Amino acid sequence: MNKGMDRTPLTRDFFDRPVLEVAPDLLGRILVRSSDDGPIELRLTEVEAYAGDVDPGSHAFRGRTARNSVMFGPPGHSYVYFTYGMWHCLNLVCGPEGRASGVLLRAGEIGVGAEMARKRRFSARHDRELAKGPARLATALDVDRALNGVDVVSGPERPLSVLHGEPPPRDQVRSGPRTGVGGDGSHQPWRFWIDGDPTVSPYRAHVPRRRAT
DNA sequence: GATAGGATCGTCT
DNA sequence: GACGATCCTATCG
Repeated sequence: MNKGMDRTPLTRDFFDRPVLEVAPDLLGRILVRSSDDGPIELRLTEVEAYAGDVDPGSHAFRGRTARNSVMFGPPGHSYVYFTYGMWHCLNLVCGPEGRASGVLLRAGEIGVGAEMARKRRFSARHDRELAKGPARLATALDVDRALNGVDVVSGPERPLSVLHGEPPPRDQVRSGPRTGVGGDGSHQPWRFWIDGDPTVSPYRAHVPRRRAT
């Protein structure tokens, strides 16, 4: 990691902005996962914006439920959900409060703590695959629903936080359709990534599951 | 490299 | 009862 990297943590104000501002601004930031096993640090290279109650692709589109309730709360908190019966994905809630918007953390480059990440992601053949995809990222950082709703910008010894890091130049930020999102939410270019970065996950279009006969 | 199919269970209809 | 903000393995070229 760069020695000039800014290690001050992001504050509430960073997240208390419209999600389409926050999402691209998260690229290059450092997500820190702290636990008894020690820290893991990940430089964010790919994210997706979910614009809450007005976004057909968002979990919050059909209103508040037990699962998505933290999205309706204050910005600067984690939203962790369980999917496909096996995986967890990590989001950061954005402002304004009540809009229920969030950013899905889709991929990143592991710096500190790669050793632990390799153990959890034993099937990864290269380090660039340790967090190449949202469920892989959550696995590498040992994130599950125990971390749903944690405040990432205040409180002592918090398990998740985000440092300023080093955002890429504007012209290296790309955007396109969100991965795995179908229906009316499928064409918004609300996926953001760092151009050419080897840890960015491949785009996959939404595939509706077929009924067995 | 590309693609197809299976895994597996919480959530909402 | 259907399907998902996904990943892994096997197989084919």
